[in-house]
Amino acid sequence: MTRDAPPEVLRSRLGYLLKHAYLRLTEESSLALAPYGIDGRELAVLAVLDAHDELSQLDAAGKLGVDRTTMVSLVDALEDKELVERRRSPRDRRKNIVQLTPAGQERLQEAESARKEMERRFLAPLSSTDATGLVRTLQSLVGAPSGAGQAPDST
Amino acid sequence: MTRDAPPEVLRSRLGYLLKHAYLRLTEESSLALAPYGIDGRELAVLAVLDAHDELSQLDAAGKLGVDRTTMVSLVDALEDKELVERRRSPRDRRKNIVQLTPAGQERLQEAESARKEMERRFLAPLSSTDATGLVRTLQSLVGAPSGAGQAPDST
DNA sequence: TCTGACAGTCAGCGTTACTGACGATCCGCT
DNA sequence: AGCGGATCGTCAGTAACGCTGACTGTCAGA
Repeated sequence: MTRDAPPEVLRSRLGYLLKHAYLRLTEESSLALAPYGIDGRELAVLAVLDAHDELSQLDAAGKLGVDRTTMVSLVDALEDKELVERRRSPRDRRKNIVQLTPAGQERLQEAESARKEMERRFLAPLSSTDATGLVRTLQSLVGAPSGAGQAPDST
Repeated sequence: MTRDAPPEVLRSRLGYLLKHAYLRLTEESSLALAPYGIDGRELAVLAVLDAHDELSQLDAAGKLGVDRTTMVSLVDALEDKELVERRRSPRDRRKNIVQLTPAGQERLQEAESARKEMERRFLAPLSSTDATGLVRTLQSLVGAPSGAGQAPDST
């Protein structure tokens, strides 16, 4: 790989910085999660399903910020691995309620530990002030629900 | 678009935050640059070519962190728009020296103004302390040439 | 019951970036 | 001078990702 140090002209461009920070994190993430047979997106799906009850595919897609057609293949993959189950909602039979299986619960816990450890390593070059500041700042840019800073991940 | 507010479980995940910050910036960027007929990546190419003399395609690809095969289509597109020119290096006839045309110079200046304005808007929800902190922090994560903080873009 | 809206699925497309192969060129060595 | 390995640009093919549009089944209101 032709991995030059980023030249002066690019080091001040937000697009370049965000893109490459994201790419590096993604790479670390897939390495860290490989032993668990899932990637970062799938882990996020598991986490969202675990945190909310009775989520339909569309609800989950909304929370994750992905398209509903993308959600189909995401759930397909997780169902193949027997980490989630689809079941028809009795209330509204158009909806697929997606639920973690016991194996999914377990895998979620293990992989979440690995993710947290990975993020800790990723942020290691920063002072702890800078690290929490980064997370807080990104939250206000992305979530932007105007206020209420949130600690990174105290676990 | 199903644009929910990011749920609690995701707001502390670095991957989610970086990805969505990047996506939002990309969207703003293409809007801001649309009048100039280029996108953010092409603008970065122009900026790199402007900042260094006699860059070959491979040199430029190295600075930008893209593959040399990607560089081909990037230069193709810019050459179609008559913003850059390929010319064979007399020293090493394997190399294509890529240079800005006068039109390319001009377009670069205009588009750079638009980009800076766009970034200013994008960071507007942050205090100026947080904004410069974000840039500085991302620089140490990405460039990580161990030290020497750099101001965002004083222009 | 009819009509419009909604949930899930699938096929197809465009983007992005890669791998692998190829021709042209360069350079070190004999 | 000429040979062989490396380098640069190019192109075809491929994979991941996410979208649009169409289709089926289901729901809810007139």
